This record gives sequence, C-alpha cells and structure tokens, in this order.
Amino acid sequence: MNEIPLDAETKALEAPGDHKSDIRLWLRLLTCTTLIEGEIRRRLREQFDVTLPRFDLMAQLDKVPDGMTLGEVSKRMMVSNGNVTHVVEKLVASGHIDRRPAPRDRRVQIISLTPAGRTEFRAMAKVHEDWIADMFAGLGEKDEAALMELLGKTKTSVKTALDGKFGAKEDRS
Amino acid sequence: MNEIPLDAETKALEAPGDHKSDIRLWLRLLTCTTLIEGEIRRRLREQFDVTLPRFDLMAQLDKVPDGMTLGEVSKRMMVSNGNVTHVVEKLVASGHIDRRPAPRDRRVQIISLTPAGRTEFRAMAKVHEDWIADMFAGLGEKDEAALMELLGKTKTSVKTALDGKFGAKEDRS
DNA sequence: GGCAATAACTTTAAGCTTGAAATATTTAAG
DNA sequence: CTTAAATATTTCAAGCTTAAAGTTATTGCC
Repeated sequence: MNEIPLDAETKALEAPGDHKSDIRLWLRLLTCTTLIEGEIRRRLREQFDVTLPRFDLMAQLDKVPDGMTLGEVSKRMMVSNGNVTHVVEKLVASGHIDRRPAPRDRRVQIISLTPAGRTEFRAMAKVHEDWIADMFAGLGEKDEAALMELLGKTKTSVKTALDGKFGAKEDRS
Repeated sequence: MNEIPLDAETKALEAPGDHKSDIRLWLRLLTCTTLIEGEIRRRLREQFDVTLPRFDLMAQLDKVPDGMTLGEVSKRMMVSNGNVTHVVEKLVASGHIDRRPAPRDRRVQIISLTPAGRTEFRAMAKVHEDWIADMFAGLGEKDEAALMELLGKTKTSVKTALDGKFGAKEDRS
C-alpha cells in the first residue's frame, strides 16, 4: 500500500501532477536574475547616477548608428510602448538622446544617442561589462557554454508554451 | 603583427578584457526570466485578478502555519521593507492576510494568511504550478537537472562577487 | 476622393519599487 | 536608571511599468 513503484525512473518519486521540481527551477532562475539585476541597478545609480531602464535603452541605441523607432525599442526591450515614451522623455531631457520625426511617416519618432550620450554610455558599458564578468567569474568556460545552451532551450520551450495559446502552427513572420 | 596567438585555448579568440560572452549569457538569462515572469504576471491578472507581488507574498506566508514578521518576508522576497509594507496593506484590505503585533516586541508586526486567503492562494498556486511546468516542458529531466546545477553555481558565483565588495572572509552568520 | 482598418505613439490611472529619512521600541552599557 | 545604539517598520519622493483608451497619421479598398 505504501510501496512506491519504481518503474518510471526518477520521476516515479513524484506524485502524479506534481511539478515541484519545475517550480524550484523557476525560483532559482528568478533568484539569479534578481541578484544580478539588483546589484547592477545599485551600482549604476551609485557610480553613474543612471537608472537601469535608461542604461538599457541607451544600450539598444548604441547598437545602431542612426537611431531607431520607439516601436522597435519597445519590441527589443520587451516593454510597453508607454514605458518607452516615458524613459525616452527623461533621456531627451538629460541630453543623452535626440528625437526626431521620421521623414516619410509622421506617426513615427526616431531616437538616437547624442554624441555626448554615446560617449557617456560607452564609458558606463565598459565598466558594466566587467561587473557582469566578475559575477560569472565562478563559472568555467564549459559551464558557461552549457548554461548558454540550456537557457537557449529554455527560451525556446517558453516561447512554444506561449504560442500554444493561439494554436499557432507556424512561425509568425 | 596581426597574428592571433593560439596558445590559450578558446579564450585566445577574444581580445584581452573582452567579456562579451558573459554579457550574452547575462542577457539570455534575463530574457528567460522576463519572458516567464511577464506571462505569469499577465495570467495571474487575467485569470485571478491578482498581481504577481501579492501572489508572491502569499506564497511566502503559505509556507508557514503561523505567520511571519514583515522583516522576514522582506528578506525572503529580496525586496525593500517599504515595499512589503505597501503590498501588505493591499492584502490586508482585500482580506487575504491578517496582521497583528508580536506578543513580546511591539516594533514587530506578524502577518499570516486568513483561512479564505489560504484557500484562495492554494487554488491559484495549483494552476500556477501547471503554467510553470508547461513553460519548462521542452526540457528533459537531464536538462532540468543540469540547469538547476548550473544556476546553483551561478548563484554562488554572484554572491561571492557581491561579498567581495566588503572583503568578507567568512560567512556572515 | 472618401472611409474603414491599421499602425505608432501618447496619455492616464493604478500599482510596484526603491533608498532615505522618520518613528517607535528594545537592548546594552555604564 | 539613563542613555546611546540597534532594530522593525512606516513614510516619502522619485521613478518604473503596465493595460487600456485616446490621438494622429497612413494604407487599402471602393
């Protein structure tokens, strides 16, 4: 009666419908991200007097030479349009970015780093890169490669689960 | 002059001081967390009309039978004290939790789930668990175990980097 | 052209989050 | 006992974030 059948490998140890190990995995993933993000946020504020959202937005703009539309920034950063509007206002006010209407479509705003903004961002980015490297310093190259690979699988798995809601059969291009 | 020395394995391919692969790893970690968290947030709101912070706070309280101090909640959730005060007010107002002063120390507030709050939380938690399991469904057991292990190493690595700031030699107990 | 649908962005209301300052209480030293 | 330091929580100001509704501009269809 209280014997546990051992015919299904490790999984047999869990009750049916029990996904506790997935929850633990999720919580650990969240903890890692929260730890790193909180520390980066704190250091950016202390050492450069900049918030993480503003830094992230500048990072998107630094990747391109001639600016980007608000919608593209919103998509890349995975945040709402209203959020981008708000952060952009702050960065325009502080002189880090410029904003101009698109030539062919008056609905569209194009934003780009000012020269000063780009210079300042790159100085911060260099230090930021070192912070991240330090935080991952305890992992060897093999570990990092394996983690990268597994997170790639995770991302795919999550996206599949999300798409499933729409019954999508193919890649929405 | 433009020959790259190949005497240091793979790492030799990167310029000195270049930590781009760590940045990519960090961004991928962040993307995974953001994707999952955003979807959970959305579903909790749509299906249960509850915010993620409130759900998380109730999750902490559900782990213990007799409640917890605000400080302990703050530590476990890794958020500020003021934040806990704010979320607790909302949950008290909605009748999900109770709040009472500690018997021996009048500075301390103890909060606990009301019977109704616990019942409602557990119903949500069950569904939440399935959502998480679905999102990780694309990973096999081996992958999940490996990811769990690597995230454990990552957490240790990050904490070491953070402690380093204080020159800590031992575990602050 | 006229008009409906679509798209880009902004506004709004609500809520989360933080760090710092303030308040209230307890503990420890003398 | 008195007082200084430490602790637990709250308050405050600033800023982030979202979903939904609103505005303006473009596109496709007749």
